[in-house]
Amino acid sequence: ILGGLLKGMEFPNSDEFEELCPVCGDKVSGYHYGLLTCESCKGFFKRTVQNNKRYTCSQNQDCGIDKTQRKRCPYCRFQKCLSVGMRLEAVRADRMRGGRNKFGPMYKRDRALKQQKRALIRASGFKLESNPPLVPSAQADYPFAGSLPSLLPPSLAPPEYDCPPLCPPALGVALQSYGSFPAQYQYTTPTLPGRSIKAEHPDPYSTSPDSSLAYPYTEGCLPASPQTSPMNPTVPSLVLELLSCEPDEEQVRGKICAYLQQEQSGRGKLDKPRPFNLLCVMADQTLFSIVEWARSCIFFKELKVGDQMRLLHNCWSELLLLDHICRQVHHGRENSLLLITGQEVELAGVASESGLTLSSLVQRGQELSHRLQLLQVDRREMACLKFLILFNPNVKLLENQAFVESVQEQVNGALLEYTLSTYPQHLDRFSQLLLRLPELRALSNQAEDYLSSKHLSGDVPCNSLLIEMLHAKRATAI
DNA sequence: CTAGCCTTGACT
DNA sequence: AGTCAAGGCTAG
Repeated sequence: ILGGLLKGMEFPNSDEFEELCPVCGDKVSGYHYGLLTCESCKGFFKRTVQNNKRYTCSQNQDCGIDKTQRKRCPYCRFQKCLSVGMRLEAVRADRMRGGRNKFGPMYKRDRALKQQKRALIRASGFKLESNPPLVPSAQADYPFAGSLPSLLPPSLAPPEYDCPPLCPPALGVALQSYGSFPAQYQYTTPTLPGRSIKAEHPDPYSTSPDSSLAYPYTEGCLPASPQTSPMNPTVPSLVLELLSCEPDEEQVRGKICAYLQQEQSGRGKLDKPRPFNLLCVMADQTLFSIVEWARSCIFFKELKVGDQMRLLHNCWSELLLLDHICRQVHHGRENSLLLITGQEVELAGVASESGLTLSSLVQRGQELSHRLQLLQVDRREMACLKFLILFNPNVKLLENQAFVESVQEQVNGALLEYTLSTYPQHLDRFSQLLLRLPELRALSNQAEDYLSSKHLSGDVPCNSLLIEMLHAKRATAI
């Protein structure tokens, strides 16, 4: 495996040999008439279509076509051209030279997919050996095209928020550590969505929105944590890496419980804290632990504090919510909530004691938990989702947006590869997971709104990270 | 006819 | 100015 990795890194083009002409197996010279073919089949296809040639087969119309035999039966050669997907429409009736045609964007997507595929293979350290040299399905098989509507969650994202002019104190202090500039990252060019293509024929490849170009995941990181089981070759190293960033749940719980106890003993014995207040303090403390987690995370610690704050301001509520939901998924009980302190709260009680808004929020949270539970989302996937939420390249005014984008793509790729190899019977698992993100976002926004209204009516403790985060977002949101 | 190399020109 | 898939040209 290591050898393969090293090889893949030293000779990035070593897998170029996969690029064989799907018609005859000769060397590919580029995209021609819809797909990668060799120069001779390009010329043959052009001559045939331009001059409206009609051939006949002297055999049984099933002649094998390869580099040495391709001249023997033009009939079967042309049939093969058509069957592998060469496009008649790409031959110009007016013989206009130069320029680009409507296939341009398709070629671009295809390249992106191939690059991603290579990166995934390289990242996991194994090669696909199922392709015999003469099975030329290089472009016919898009391994991900069918099952994945998109590699990125649909961005029904609400308006993005900018960093407030003045950075609030608590988070800034919490983040006070200056990491080094990212040592290495691949700058990638995002493809432009929504290009209008004048197409007289529907484009079969445009069913999925553009995914961004992939990245090569290089081994610039820490070794995988030893606690993550025997080295399973099907688990991408990046996934193991992200998992190893996960905090120790018990430790976090202990810390928060200790804090709550201390706080409770600090106040008078007579004024028992209102349950909602307690929840706020709990959320606040959880937020601290989330920031602490982020700070020590691979990739995140490479960012400058400014960008760290922008990212956290953007997604704190989603992370908080995901943390809560993750706990419910593992708790696995329909009619009670498990709090971070380990306490259980009956849902019936929540419904009766809290207002309509809060109980509907809780209810929606339960629905989301339930969906993730049905998926049986595992800890590795959960770790990936956290990163996908944190590294949101849509956050405005990022100093190092390219890096954030690159991380997003790397984690996307790793998660995709992990789900495909670990749950091969569940092809749309990856998209099912990603589809939960917009739902999470929507719910967290509602929760923010709710918190905001409670804050205005003076029902939330003021000097908290929670409120700071809330303000940081609202300050610039119009 | 074949297939390698050349010229074009919209798009980046 | 560079890219790269169209069409063009021409030995073999």
